[in-house]
Amino acid sequence: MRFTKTLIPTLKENPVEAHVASHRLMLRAGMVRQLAAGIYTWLPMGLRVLRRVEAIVREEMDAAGAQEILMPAVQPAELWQESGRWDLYGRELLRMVDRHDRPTCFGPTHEEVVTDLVRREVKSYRQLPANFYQIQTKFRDEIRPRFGVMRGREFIMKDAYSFDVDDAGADESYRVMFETYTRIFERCGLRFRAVEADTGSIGGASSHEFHVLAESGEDTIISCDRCAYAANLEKARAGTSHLPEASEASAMERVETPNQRTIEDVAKFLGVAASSTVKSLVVARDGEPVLLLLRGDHVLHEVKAAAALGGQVTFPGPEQVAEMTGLPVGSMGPIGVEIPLVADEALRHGGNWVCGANEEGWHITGVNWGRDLPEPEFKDLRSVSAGEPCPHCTEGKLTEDRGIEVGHVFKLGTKYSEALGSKVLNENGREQVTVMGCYGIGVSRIVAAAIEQNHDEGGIIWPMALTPFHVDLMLLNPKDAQTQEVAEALEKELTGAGLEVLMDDRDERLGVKFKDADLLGIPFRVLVGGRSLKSGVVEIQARVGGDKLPYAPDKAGSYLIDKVRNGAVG
RNA sequence: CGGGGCGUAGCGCAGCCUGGUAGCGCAUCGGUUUUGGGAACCGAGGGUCGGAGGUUCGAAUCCUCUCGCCCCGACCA
Repeated sequence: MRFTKTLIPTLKENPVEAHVASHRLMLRAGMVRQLAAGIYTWLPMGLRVLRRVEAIVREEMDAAGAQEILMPAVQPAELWQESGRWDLYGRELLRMVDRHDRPTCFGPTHEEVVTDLVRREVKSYRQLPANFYQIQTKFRDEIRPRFGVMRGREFIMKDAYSFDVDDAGADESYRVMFETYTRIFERCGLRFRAVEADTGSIGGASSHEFHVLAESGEDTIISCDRCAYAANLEKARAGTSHLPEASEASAMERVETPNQRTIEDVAKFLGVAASSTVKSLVVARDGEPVLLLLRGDHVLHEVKAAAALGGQVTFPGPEQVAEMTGLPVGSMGPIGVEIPLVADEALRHGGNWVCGANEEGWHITGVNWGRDLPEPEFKDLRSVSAGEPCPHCTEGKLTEDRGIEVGHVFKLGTKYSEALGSKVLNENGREQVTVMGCYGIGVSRIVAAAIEQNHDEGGIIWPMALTPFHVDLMLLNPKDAQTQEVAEALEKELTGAGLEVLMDDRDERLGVKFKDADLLGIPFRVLVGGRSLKSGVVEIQARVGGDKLPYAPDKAGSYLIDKVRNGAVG
């Protein structure tokens, strides 16, 4: 492809709105342009990369036995009403009305549509298992789109849905997808990790997210430094940290703690560890207060708390808490309150806790569950942090990384098949609700994630599998007949071998071409012309760490073909 | 939605406070000289100053409303 015949509007300067490397570089390399908040046009350079990701995804999905289909982007409200999500899915769902006043939406996901298809067309267990997938544009009206295509409102997603006759089959479908995803991300040349994840509004029994490891990632992922345990912070647990042998339960005692408001203050004042204290927090569930109890040295995780409590959970500020409960915010405690209690799991172990006395300036020591107040309900409410023990193995410590979620696999169970009535007859002629799984990959997000992981000062460094071109063929002087002849012959040889070649035939100074080559991140560049051509050679240079090496034009082709086929970037 | 910031040429910005009819760098087009890591010079094109209303003899500049974009938070497969 000729540079002069292609729209590759590279930018020298950094666009102000771009704050992360991938966004900045995608704009500078002329891959995308923004049309509106979170909505982008893909230009030739960007689209080529997108197509490569799609191709890998398609090959692996097909190899895993999934069937490609293409569902509508625009969906009738009825289906969503049937599943109950029309009311549950917030403003993120882009709703519209057609000319006949029919409520409609732009699909953010396709459980309803695919389940509708299957309930109509699949009637027998003999047709199962089946896995349908599509690569398609989704729209989610995100509150705050950011980081370019990393978190756009309109984006490209591969979504797949498996249907099985029973749980065992569904587990197997899930396992196959898990392995397929691992292969896909490996082929994309990404450093990633699969982690246990929260199921969020999609629902279902269990799920794993696939995260590309990058500083700019929006998620925190926790993993064990010894075993295979890894989880999103939203889901991560820690092993029980070592506590001193529970001494005998001491008597409950009211102690004065004047002007001691924070946990640290109180612990220090009373000469106990923060981990021996209990902090009390009020949240609202469906507008009603609930008192949450956490160990003094632990931090509430709002997503976990919301999941644990159920209902609509909000986190009121101090004034609202005082208003709702009438309790003194600095000295709240679980004793003698009328509000429902939910305690973090970590409070199961140990005793003789220090709690607020519900009276300004007073705390209570020696508090024990069951004796001094009814045993509360225990749930996982807190954030774990790096350095805590692993919940699975005894030796490991937890570590923390940032990740970009590029894939998510769910065991859905019968949530949608039940609601929409997807049933098949089993071998005994009995009706059976299908068991579903769903599996997403953020195709456009992978492009950004790959750049986050592979760039330097000068620009992008494409992994061989995703690069828009394999070779940047730079003509030092595109008007020179000999240069043209050599370059065209080389281009023909490379393309003939299946390589993609960008011929930089612009009438620009060499420096400009080099700077753009760095920016575009094409793995190999070949310089044709000038003094090297006079001495009968062309110069080959890798995007990273390579000197310019002279090759006879008839040797250059086979060298490059070999390098590219071996997937070597450099 | 709450808090903050910004809208002036394709990109990055100045001008606004203190009103007098728009400028700089890069990019673009033409020319000359150049040509091995973002060339130099000469010339040219390109702006409803986000939009609407108001104040004023006069508004990019002051006032009101509005739209868009960005950042922080809440939200999120």
